[in-house]
Amino acid sequence: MTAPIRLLLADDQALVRGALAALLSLEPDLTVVAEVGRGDEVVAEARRTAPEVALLDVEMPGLDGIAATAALRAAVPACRVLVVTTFGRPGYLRRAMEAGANGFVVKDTPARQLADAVRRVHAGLRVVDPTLAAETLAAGASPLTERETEVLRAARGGGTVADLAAALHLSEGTVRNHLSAAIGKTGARNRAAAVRIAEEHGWLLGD
Amino acid sequence: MTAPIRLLLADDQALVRGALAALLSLEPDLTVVAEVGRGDEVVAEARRTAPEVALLDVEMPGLDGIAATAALRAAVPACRVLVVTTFGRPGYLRRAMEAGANGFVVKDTPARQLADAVRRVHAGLRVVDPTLAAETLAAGASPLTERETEVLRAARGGGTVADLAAALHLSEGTVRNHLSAAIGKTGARNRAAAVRIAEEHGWLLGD
DNA sequence: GCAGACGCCTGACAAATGTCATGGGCGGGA
DNA sequence: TCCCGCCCATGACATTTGTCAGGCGTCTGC
Repeated sequence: MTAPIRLLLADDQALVRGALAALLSLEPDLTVVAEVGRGDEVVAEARRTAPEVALLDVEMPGLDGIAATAALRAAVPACRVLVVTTFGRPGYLRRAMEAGANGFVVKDTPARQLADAVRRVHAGLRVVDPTLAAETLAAGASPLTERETEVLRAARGGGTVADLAAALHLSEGTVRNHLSAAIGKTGARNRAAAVRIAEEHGWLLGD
Repeated sequence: MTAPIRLLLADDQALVRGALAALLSLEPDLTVVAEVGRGDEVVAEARRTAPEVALLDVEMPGLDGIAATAALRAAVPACRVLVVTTFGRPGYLRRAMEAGANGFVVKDTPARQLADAVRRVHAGLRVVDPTLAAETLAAGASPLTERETEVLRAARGGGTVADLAAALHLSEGTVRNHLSAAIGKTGARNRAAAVRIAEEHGWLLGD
């Protein structure tokens, strides 16, 4: 018989992490060799335990799952990455693939399909949620420029223009211009809506 | 031997739901008899399967976990409720307890403690995350009046004052007054920040 | 070399937002 | 009963926000 596939799990919610471990451990051909709760612990743990497939959540403290994917692929090329996320934001999929992920699954998918996704990724196949893939193609990349993204990201906290200007070392007028452009591009009617829309599209990732 | 404890799981994320089922099924004295993905399916499913303990997530489509708790306690009093949630919002705990929940656990807690929490709840004990309990006492109830809450909730979408006024059948001036009061009470500096703060405290719950 | 896109800034203007004072109606508690 | 808090509303005001038109420098690709 062949040895079971070695897995690393990364999810900030201990309960979910443990539950996924239980779920995957039911499969005789899978074994969980490492669990971490922070994105910035992924690489070190992968170096130590040499997993063959890593399941990474996107929402994690320290380092988000996309950045962790890139770091892991660079540091431990032998380890394939399956990104698992709560939100089917079209932008997440694109960013994850660009970062070198081998698969992308949303937490809405039935539990029994997860083990299969792991096996597929381990076998070198790409696994992508088909409905999400269509959305991504339709939605395209972010229309926002780097600066606009930055300003919008800073605006999430709900500060005034003066706050943003101070935080970003820009003039207030410039901040207003970038915000105005972002509002126009997102089709929103004000800053708050623009932030929400950009967030829903996954355009604000990667602090 | 005694019969295993019958469980109902409610969580909108199929993967998490399935994983929790796998985790809890590892315990010989527990058995999952029902799974639902929407808050408004909880009562019907509980009537059908007569679980002894229901694990309800707070974030669910149809009906949130708090409202589902109240409905379930009213419809099937024999079934105890353990609320499981992603966010340790102080307000959630208070609201859950008021709705008749027997326990409250955040998804950060270690996986192995979940089964114990289920057993405790089944035995008639109250289970509460201790750190969260302290926070709740410190934070107290929402300082917002009913109308202020309503207005703030409507403001989440990012509409203008005119939009909110139309949606709530109020004059624009009144909406502005309520918003101003909410901004003052939350200590925020504008509408967006007030919404964020109120949300983080769990003050905006209830559709 | 030049056009275009981007970033950065200015200044000005209209619109939206937040604040305040004020007043009337309603209900619950001292 | 009277007071207080909440709700609803008005009108006026200062501030903030969003928009527009410009100008300047840099980089990139034709």
